[in-house]
Amino acid sequence: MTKTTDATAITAWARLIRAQKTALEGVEADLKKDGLPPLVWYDVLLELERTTKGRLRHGDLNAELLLPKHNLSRLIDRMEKQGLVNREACENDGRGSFVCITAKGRKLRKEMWPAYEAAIGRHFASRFSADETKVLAKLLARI
Amino acid sequence: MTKTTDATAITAWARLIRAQKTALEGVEADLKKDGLPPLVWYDVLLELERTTKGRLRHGDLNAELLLPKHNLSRLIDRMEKQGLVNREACENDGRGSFVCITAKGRKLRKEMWPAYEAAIGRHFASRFSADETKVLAKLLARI
DNA sequence: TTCTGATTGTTGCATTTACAACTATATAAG
DNA sequence: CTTATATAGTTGTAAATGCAACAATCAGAA
Repeated sequence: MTKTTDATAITAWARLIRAQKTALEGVEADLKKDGLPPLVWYDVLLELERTTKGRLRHGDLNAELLLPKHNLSRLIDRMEKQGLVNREACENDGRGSFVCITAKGRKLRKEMWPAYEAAIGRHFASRFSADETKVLAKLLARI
Repeated sequence: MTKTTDATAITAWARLIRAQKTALEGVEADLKKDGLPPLVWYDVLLELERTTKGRLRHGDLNAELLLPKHNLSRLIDRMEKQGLVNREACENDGRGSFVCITAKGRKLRKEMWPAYEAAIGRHFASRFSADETKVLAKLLARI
């Protein structure tokens, strides 16, 4: 542990920022090229689908996605407008509401996956060996 | 190399997205807390300062920063309004223009650095050993 | 009960970003 | 020279994001 952050660390930082930006933009562009919605939509649908009831409290969804709450609120607005999710009142908490995935939402998530997986391959996974992805995953989990 | 992108790779991908987002938000928040402008401003100033003449063609700056051109155009507007950079006509190409760093711009970059360095330490570098940062830097360079 | 303070989610407004169309200049071909 | 095509950077407009204020509800204390 040196007093100041050392040069290698700064390099690693810069590369983290740049690598993620590059890869993410590539993936988003591929999705768009296929006429598919942005990645967050997939994330929302996936988190909902993972639950047994296909629904999550707004706040829990928030925690998963690392989005500011007001932002998620409007994202759900847009997705609801497309019929992918809908809101349900919360029985035991009058303030809150559930976000529920619809059949259409499940269908879209399923349709997005092949394109998404291929894009991850192209822009990210193809650059690394199996061991390397393991190392990356392990290290990045620290943040 | 498997036919489809394998599970470890997907995990690594998800962690890359999340780690960068978390760390970057942390650093941005720290800068803001200190009353400093966002990170891109630092990046612009640094790229300009690195050149011998303290100036770069709009397009070259673009290539360094990975920003869409229209976006950079307006970023420079804002920074120019703050007196950190200014535009100069390009002698041998009437279409183009240089972005030049001002004394005030150099001063700001210098002021930002300690806060930025400390933030990188807190949100990123402190999580890894020297060897680990080296590995990370090497792997992330592939993207 | 009633007051106080915390929590849940939404909304108004300003800033930033994205997309596409546009101006101006350059470069090359006929 | 004239036309066509490409390149550099800007701008209009719509969408998304961030921030702060807000209403509604809950939970606990007096």
